[in-house]
Order: sequence, then C-alpha cells, then structure tokens
Amino acid sequence: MAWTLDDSRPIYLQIEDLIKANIIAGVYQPGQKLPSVRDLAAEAAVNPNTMQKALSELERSGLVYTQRTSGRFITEDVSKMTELKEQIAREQIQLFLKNMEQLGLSREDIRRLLEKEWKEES
Amino acid sequence: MAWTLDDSRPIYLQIEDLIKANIIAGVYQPGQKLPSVRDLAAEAAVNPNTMQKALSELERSGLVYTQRTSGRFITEDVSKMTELKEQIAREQIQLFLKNMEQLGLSREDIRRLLEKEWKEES
DNA sequence: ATTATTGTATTACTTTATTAATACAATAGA
DNA sequence: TCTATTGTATTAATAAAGTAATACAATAAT
Repeated sequence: MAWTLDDSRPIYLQIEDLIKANIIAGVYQPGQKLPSVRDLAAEAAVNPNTMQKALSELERSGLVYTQRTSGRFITEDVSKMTELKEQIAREQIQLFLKNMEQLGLSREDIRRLLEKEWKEES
Repeated sequence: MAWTLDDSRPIYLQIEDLIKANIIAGVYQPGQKLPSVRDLAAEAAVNPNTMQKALSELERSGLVYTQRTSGRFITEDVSKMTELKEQIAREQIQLFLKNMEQLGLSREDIRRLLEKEWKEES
C-alpha cells in the first residue's frame, strides 16, 4: 500500500480515504484481517492514535468492524458494501444536482454537459 | 435578504455562498452597488471583519469588484459571469465524475442513476 | 479644506481541530 | 494462569482557523 500523504488535509482523513478506496476497489477482501493499529501506523509512519482515529472513523461506514482483542476485519457482508456504495452514489448525485441547479442549469443542460465532458476525455 | 446563519460552517463562508447565489440568481443586478461592509455587517448581525472576509473572498471569483472609497459593485461584465458559471459547472462535473468512478460506476450507470433520481423527484 | 464614508491592515483573542504521549482494558494463545 | 497483542480512553500539547477590536488610509461629498 502506498501511503502517500501530504499536508493539504488532515492525515487521518487521507488515511481513511486511502483505506476506503482500497476496500471498495477490492484490494482488501471481505473478511480479511487488517494489520493492527500499531503495525499500520508504523507502515504509514504516523502516530498510532492518528491511525486509530482514521480506522474508527472508517468503522462508522460499516466497511470494517472490530473484535476487541483480535483485531479489525473487512466486513463479510457484501450486501452491506453494495448498500453503502449505493447510498454514497445517491448522496453524490443529489449534491451534484443541487449544485448544478443553483447555477441555473436545467436537466437538459446537465445531460448535454456530461456528454460533452465524456466526449472530450475519451 | 435572509441572513439565516448556523454554526455548522464558518460564518464568512455561509455569507459568501449566500451572496454568490444571489448574484448568480440575479437578485443583485450587474453594476449595482452593494451596501457598505459595515451596513451589510449590521444587517447580517456579524462583525464587520467577518463580512469583509466574506466579500474579499467573493472578490477573488471576479463577481464583484472594489472602488477604493466608493464601495463594492457587482461586475458589469456579463460575459465574465457566464464564464465563471461555466467554469464552476465544469469543475462540479469533473469532481462528480471522479467520485462516481472511484465507486466503480460506469458511464451507463451514471446516466441511469441520474434519470432515476429525476424520475423520483418530479 | 474638512468631514464623513469607504475599504483595508494589524493585532490579539478565542475556539476548534489535529496530533501525540501515555495509561488502561480485554482476551487470544501459549 | 500468564503474557503478549489487540483496541480504547484520557489527557495534554500544538497548530490552525475564525472572529473581533481597533487603528489606518483614501477619497467622494460638502
């Protein structure tokens, strides 16, 4: 795992995003045990508390869970992962539409701009 | 103008967004003079410096400009307004697409989800 | 020329967020 | 039972952000 951190945002947030992306991308498999807080912290060269914070935040998403003294695991509940993904997608969409509408753009405008963007980038 | 502020985000940002929205929505007309920093601050019941910060931030967008001792004005440059609007839209779209792709969603997925959202809300 | 009004700069206070040091608690494993 | 390993809680130190008090500077209006 490439722990490329900068100081543009809080470290714990960057870590949280990195791990989350890896889970969603399937780098970590369902049920897999994560390294311990201390090991992850050493690996990423951050204070253990910082890693702890990142992980406990991540936990709120339901992507990982804790077993008191055994460690942390990626959820085996694949449907929960799907659910979460859909929920995030819905939120993203609603936020996006709200922002675009505040700019005074119609649905047709939005469709047009999206297709234009896609045409340009590929 | 309804200065409904809460403490979920910095006051100066909320003010900036409110004014920006009003400009884009046409509540403030091109060339129109804004009330003075102190008057706006009184109206919104905030410290003048807070209003000053909101306005100077807003200025960076080019939507308003300052004449040293006369006050602040909405830009007459309508094309600048259009330009800005298009730029913001482009940024919003690119950010949105980046986020959706990180979730592993294809273009077709995105099209489908957007139409679904629209169908549901109207 | 004087004054009132404008935006701005400087400085300090306060609060919040972030990171770190350290101690605690639970239990798996030997 | 004992020990090493796990996550967690508490507290403190530091840094950053936000807000406010006050003084300054420029000029339009009189």
